[in-house]
Amino acid sequence: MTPSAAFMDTGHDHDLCMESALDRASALCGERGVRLTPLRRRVLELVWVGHKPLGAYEILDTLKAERQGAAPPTVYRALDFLLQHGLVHRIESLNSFVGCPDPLKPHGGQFLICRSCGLTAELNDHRIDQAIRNSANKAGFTVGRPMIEIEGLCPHCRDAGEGSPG
Amino acid sequence: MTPSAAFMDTGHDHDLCMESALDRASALCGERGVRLTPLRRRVLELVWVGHKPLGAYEILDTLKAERQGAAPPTVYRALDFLLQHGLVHRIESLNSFVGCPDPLKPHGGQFLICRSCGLTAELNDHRIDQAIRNSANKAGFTVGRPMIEIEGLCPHCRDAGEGSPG
DNA sequence: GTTCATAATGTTATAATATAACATTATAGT
DNA sequence: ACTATAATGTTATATTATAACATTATGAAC
Ligand SMILES: [Zn+2]
Ligand SMILES: [Zn+2]
Ligand SMILES: [Zn+2]
Ligand SMILES: [Zn+2]
Repeated sequence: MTPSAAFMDTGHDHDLCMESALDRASALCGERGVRLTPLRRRVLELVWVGHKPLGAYEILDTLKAERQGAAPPTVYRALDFLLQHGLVHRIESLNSFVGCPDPLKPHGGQFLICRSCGLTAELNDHRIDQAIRNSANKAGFTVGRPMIEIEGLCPHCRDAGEGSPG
Repeated sequence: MTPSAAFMDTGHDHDLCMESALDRASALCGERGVRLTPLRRRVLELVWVGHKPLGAYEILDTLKAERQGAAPPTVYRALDFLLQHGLVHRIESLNSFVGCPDPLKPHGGQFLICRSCGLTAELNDHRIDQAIRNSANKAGFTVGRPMIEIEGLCPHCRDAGEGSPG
């Protein structure tokens, strides 16, 4: 299973998952001649701690415990850098940030977001993209970044019946 | 041309466009036994002033000039009501609100948003929806509300060349 | 290795968006 | 009119994000 295929199995090797994400980030920055500084790397690491989007101030809380004088700009600047290089995505509906498993090619995000547990999976379905481009073209619209955020229930929470009763 | 088909022609009869939106809202609220109070109606009207999403505080600025003591809760409560009844959509990427031309059947929004002029068009393309559901189903995900926000250039701004140089 | 330009981060303050909590007023049914 | 409920008023505050300027770190030129 590739990292971007669907929801991460709860039993997947997340240490490896994170490590490879950081390695990819390091390689990408090297190729582009930009610096993955310790701060930026740490913020990326924090975003990758789970497959759940993290708010800027949640990241900040952790940074504050580690660095003297961490403040909002500390984290927002690191996030801006990571966003610019496609290393993280912003989840607009949650004002939160999540690591991108495939930063090399630019793309708007296609996200499945569990309303119960917060787990998020990134899709990259060409057919969704194609359907969007077809429809946009008909309207005479030039597509820039399509952003898709689908709220719902992940397999685990669906099976646990967290959707019907609540 | 139906209201939800694509970008409104700059020459369309927007007075009629707004009036019919308000009439539909009035009818919908009547059928549901809920009250489209003067405040709620006015907020809906303001949202419909253009086909550009409007921020809560922009709405508030106008309300303040009309009502004594309008405050953030004034507008957010009205917007909550309108959102609940599908009369407006929230554009997550802009923290803004736009009128829905088809409030009767519940749907996540499919929006084309011009980065140059701000004009927004709501699609309701079943094929996009279907592509999303197919992909989500493969991931074992139960779809709630799919939200699609596509940044790009509207026909007018594309023709004016507002995308290439900037 | 010193100098310099630039990039990155630190620091303080504030802007922009949104909600909590409680008081008051309007509405609709009895 | 009385009452329960819904809607709005009012004040305060929470949450998210950026502006502006000072300081420090980095890497290239000499
Ligand atoms: Zn993982
Ligand atoms: Zn991605
Ligand atoms: Zn119109
Ligand atoms: Zn709509």
